[in-house]
Amino acid sequence: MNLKTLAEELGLSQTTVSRALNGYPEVSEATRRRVEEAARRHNYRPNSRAKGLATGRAMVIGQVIPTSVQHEMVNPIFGDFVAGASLTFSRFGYDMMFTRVPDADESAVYREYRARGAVDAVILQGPLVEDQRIPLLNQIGLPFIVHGRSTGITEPYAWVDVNNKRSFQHATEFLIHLGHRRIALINGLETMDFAQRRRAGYLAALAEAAIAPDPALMRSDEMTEHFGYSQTRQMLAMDQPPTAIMASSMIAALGIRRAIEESGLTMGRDVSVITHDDDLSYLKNGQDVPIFTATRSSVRKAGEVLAQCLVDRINTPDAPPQSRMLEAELLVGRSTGPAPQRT
Amino acid sequence: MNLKTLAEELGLSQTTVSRALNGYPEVSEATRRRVEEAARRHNYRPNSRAKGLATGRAMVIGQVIPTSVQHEMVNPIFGDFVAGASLTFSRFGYDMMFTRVPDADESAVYREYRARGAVDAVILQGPLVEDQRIPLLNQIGLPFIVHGRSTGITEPYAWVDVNNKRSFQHATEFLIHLGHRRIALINGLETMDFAQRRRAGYLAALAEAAIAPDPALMRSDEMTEHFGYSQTRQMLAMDQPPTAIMASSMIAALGIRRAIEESGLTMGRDVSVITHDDDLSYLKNGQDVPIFTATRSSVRKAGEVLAQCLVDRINTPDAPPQSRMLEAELLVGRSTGPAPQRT
DNA sequence: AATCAATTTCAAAGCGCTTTGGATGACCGG
DNA sequence: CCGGTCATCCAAAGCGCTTTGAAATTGATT
Repeated sequence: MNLKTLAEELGLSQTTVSRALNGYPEVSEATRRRVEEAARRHNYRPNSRAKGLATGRAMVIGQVIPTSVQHEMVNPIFGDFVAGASLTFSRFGYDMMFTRVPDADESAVYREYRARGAVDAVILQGPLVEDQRIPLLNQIGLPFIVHGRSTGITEPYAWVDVNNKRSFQHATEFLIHLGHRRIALINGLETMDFAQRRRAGYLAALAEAAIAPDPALMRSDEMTEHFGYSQTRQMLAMDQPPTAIMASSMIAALGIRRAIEESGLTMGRDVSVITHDDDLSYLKNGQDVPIFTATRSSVRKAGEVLAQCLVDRINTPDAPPQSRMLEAELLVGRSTGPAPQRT
Repeated sequence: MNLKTLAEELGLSQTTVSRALNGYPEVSEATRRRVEEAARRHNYRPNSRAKGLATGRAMVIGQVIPTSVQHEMVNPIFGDFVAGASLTFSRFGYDMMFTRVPDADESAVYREYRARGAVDAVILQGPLVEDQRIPLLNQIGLPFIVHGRSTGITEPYAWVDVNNKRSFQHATEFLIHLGHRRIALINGLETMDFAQRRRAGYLAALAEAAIAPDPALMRSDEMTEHFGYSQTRQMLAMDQPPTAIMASSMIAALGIRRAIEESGLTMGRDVSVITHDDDLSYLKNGQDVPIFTATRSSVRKAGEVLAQCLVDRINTPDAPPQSRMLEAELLVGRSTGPAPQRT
């Protein structure tokens, strides 16, 4: 069933049918109802490509699948983020499209998106410090929004981000108030902007309390379970092991816990742990009482908010880029406690 | 830059340029080279929608985002599966498109996909026992492939699945050989087909060894860390606790390990654990030695294979549906050991 | 009854591509 | 020099929709 046959069956022109369906005022209520009824009866939907061709809009949002170079790792937040964003997008009639390519080809994908007119806008994930994709997208003229921010990029761009610095600063302060002085940081790759900011927050809290940061207590890499485990094992074997650990992800925190327990220690008593928690649907931080004390911020909600911002941006392309800062809440669970007395 | 201007610039007709670019034989090598060079210079790409409209193909694969009803949970394998599938699809010029809707509306999405001509085919995730989406898609006439299978559906359909029954049977036999008699099963929701099959494998192994299955040792629900934890706590508190546990997911297994260790027991000595491992990129089962003994099968590879099958299916729509069975390997790690002596 | 404005409808152009059904030359043997 | 065959290339139709500009109809006003 297409417009033409539908119009013929109704004895109307394609123009009128199209207008009736798209809510234009120049069609009588009676006709509109008649058309809508017939459309429903035949389960008529305008062909996406024809409509797109005529309107010049794809009604598709593109996203390059974020995979890290080192371990070919797919970001674990991917599913939940998409679930959030997708919900908002579909309300506005947008579909989401994904492309995965070797990292080096990412800019080629954006150029191709643009040349093919395949998408109306893109979402940029996992921004680095001074991420060159931002100037590139601006130059290409492809509307976009960043999930996160990029330190060092001065040109304007839209973003949605968690206040990583503040949340890590507060969390570190919380540990300091509990008496901890040797606080470790198990962070993501510090080429990533978020990791940079979290470290800044951590350092700010230490500085405020006049605690000299110890480079031996600051680790950063891809946030796997194994990374959390191995770094914790190493640090707990030091002469002056940390009494508390800040972690950048729940998955790493699971490894941290494993290392603590395998060392015969108890998390929350011998070693305190605070982790950032993206509130992933498949990795809930405890059902009743949170297992980990955490800086929590739902990445699914971030997806919803970001999608809304991007839709706005598409609709008013000349407005200056709007951004949204999300605050993480500090959730006190059972992984933190007063610093153990020095022996 | 579009076909028309490109053709004008070259002093050729659109026909010739189009043919040159699409590899048709009726254009001289010299012309073809000239055209290709110009296209590269201008970074010309045919407009997706115009091309789709003319060819009648969308070059898009659709997928409804699998979210479970209960916990609004996004399947943790989503990211890795997509990463795998997307790699293959992009080689063939297909994009992947996702739609997320409340579960009840899923069939409406398929009808809409079809009516709008939005996609050439869809991927069906997380099939249930007797999954009614399969007859629906067949009836709608939307090409599809299932990631998994659906017991009770007799009509033909294409699928790619892991041999869940066999892998769980082998793994259970392995535990039995180690002397375990009280073996628990912490399974996914048993409305899911894969969970059904895994249980069948588990039961077959018990039956073979003449061990009566104990309903108190068989648990099934959404596979979260917390579920693994809570069920294990419960079972370890029983009069006759299990000495071994089969788990359906790494994430649940992490909870199982936590419960074992919090109970003051040691995994691999007091309680053995075997889990299914989808080989997720962000949840590697140990870097060097596997932490868990596991039935391993890369879901990313499954995505690649499935994508290839679906492309074949699109290209030869009249051929009978082809399917692929993947075998999981039993990977022996440090979570299993001989059954402890009865005390 | 004539005029005008508002309402309702329509024919046709256009979006950018593919593809059908020729047309144009070049080349060849006779 | 002529008809036939190839190798090249082209004009135009068509994919299914939106939208422009105009026409037909209606109702109100003079």
